[in-house]
Amino acid sequence: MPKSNKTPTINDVARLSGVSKKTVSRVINRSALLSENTRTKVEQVIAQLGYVPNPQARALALRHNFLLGLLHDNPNAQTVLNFQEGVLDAIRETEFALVVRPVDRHSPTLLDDIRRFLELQRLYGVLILPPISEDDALAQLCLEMGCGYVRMGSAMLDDEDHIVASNDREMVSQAVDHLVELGHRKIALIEGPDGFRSAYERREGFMAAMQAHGLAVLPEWRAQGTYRFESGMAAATRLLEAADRPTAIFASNDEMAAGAFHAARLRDLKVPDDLSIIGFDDSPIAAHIWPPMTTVGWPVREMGRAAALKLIAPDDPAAQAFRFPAKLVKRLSVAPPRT
Amino acid sequence: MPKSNKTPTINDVARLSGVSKKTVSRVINRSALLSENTRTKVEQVIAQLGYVPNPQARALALRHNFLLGLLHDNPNAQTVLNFQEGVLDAIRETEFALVVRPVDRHSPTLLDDIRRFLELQRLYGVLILPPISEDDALAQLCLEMGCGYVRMGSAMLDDEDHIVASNDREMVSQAVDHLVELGHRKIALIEGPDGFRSAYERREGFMAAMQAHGLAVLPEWRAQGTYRFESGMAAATRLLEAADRPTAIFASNDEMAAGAFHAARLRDLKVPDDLSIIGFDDSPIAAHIWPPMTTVGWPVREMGRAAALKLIAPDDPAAQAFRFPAKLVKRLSVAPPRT
DNA sequence: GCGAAAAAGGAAACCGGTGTCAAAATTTTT
DNA sequence: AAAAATTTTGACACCGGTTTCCTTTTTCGC
Repeated sequence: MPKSNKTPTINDVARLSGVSKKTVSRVINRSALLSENTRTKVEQVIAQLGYVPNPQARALALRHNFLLGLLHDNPNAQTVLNFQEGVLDAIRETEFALVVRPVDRHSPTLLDDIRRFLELQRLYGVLILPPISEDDALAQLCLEMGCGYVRMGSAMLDDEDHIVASNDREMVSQAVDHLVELGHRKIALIEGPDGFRSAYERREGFMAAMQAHGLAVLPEWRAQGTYRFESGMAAATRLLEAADRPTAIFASNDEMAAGAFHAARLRDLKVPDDLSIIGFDDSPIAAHIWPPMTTVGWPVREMGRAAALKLIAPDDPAAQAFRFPAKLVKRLSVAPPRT
Repeated sequence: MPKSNKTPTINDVARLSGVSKKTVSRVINRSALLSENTRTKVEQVIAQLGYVPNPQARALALRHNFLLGLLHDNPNAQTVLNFQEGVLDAIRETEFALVVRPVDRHSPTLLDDIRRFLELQRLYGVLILPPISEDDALAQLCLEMGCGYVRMGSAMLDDEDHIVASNDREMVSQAVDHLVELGHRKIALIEGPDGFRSAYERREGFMAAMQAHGLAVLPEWRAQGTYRFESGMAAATRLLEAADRPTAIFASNDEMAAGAFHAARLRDLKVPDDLSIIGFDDSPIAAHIWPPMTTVGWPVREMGRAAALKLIAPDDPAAQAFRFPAKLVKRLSVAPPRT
């Protein structure tokens, strides 16, 4: 009998089932070279004892931990949290755990910090959220350190095994189509900051869609923001001062779009009657301002789940997905233009 | 010479400095029983090699990991993320890492799930966010499992070493004072759901403050919500139908307050001219709706830092704090009532 | 029924630290 | 100067798994 009231170890299992440690280890790891007979015998004892292998001991022997890391430097809390939930969906019944690591992408020692972190924690793999997911040097670092990684991105920054991507270009073009169908011709763009791939993708998607409809985009219908609320406000203010005022604005994210709402109100323009606005992200703010915002949403949680599965269970069917469809969430910030 | 290009182990350090493993271990752990002489010698070798103790090996030997856990089931993403940032502030230069565990407080197996989690990961300690921080059985469980814990709460749910608390009652009374000073007499309350300590504290604070001012709270000036946007809208709608309509509303959180904005708009009441609204939490939504919302904010990040320090460095002065002042963030949703 | 090949299982070392306890070195006491 | 007390250090087992390598058992062809 193993001493009770202590968590059972592999030794207890071995003793009780009359085999060696190694054999128990084989059962745990589903080694092929095992007779049905002993396997079931050991499995019974395991079940009876409620034995669970100690991850710390395995970590030591295997030279890697049963930890997934989440690297982010994200302005959007809801996205980060939804992604976390998705990862948890994937690892809930496993021995894995999720460690988070907010980083500062402007830090000059970013890469060194992350190297030290990976070295110390010996993570099984890391999940990298935008915008730092766009840093190829970081992916390279993971490779060097023998640490798996999956990036989340707004385009195919990497091969299928290393990315969960939305298709921002296509989604933006859906948004533009929607506006054009309603009769808008003068559509302005608030684009995101340089250096963000998502900003680039959304801008390109916007310009391509406008061109496809044969619509011009005057220079004064373009403004740039930082993805923050205030910058959206400032950008929209400029756009609304254009001699030929646009009837609709597409903003590269919801926060800036919310800023645009604000700017419109300051000029006594009613949304959507005088100005239609579409955002991007479907963050909580989109549903909670007035009027509720039409926006483009993407399945962050599913992406988190798939990303985690790519690392811990690459053969799972759900781990195969790498491109995720976003969808237009129609609410009340868009209407036909006044003629 | 240790084989280079491999991360050095304690053995390399021991060999190179001509002492035993155990002595190196003593240096690492700042054991008192060590001569200055050998200490500096070993420290030199450590620095030269860039040696860092392997947390996995220590975890195995010490029976606990160098991991802090964050348990939450939180409707407010920004709070969770800010708290995470605070924890990271505390552990950044240490060997600790933060593992997150979203849970479902309605799950019947909640406690068992958490027990298994603690058992498996052998965490050094856990940080528990509201509302599950209000569950005494959970704290009890941590104690049993030999796992440190710190709760975050809206009241002193536990002793100083185990809590970082805001003082919701007092803060609510500041909010009420503010309204009364401006001339409001008919102030309504949207309270949070039963079972949340914060809802209780805020309600009690509200009632006490009103009483202190000698103001009545008619039954039709009280409504209950679920802390969600829609519930706030519904609650406010009811309040605004009261025969004697209130001139101001205090909502127990920002989301519900935002719902109240919405409800006011539907009845063509202008905020703040026709109706003043104060929220609670200072979440991003408060700054991003129109008009920007006056609300009560608390220093979540600092609380996260202090909570982590209570576990990993209880002697740090910053770990002593347990009661955190919130403050009224005055924006534009409050004005004197129309007479 | 026998020998060879293949399958199954075990002993011992190892991963990189920490705990115990006794030995060695140093200091203090007599 | 020797004995006692104290401080400093090391040998070795241990945490709970995995890996290596070798032995035993089974299977199968002839």
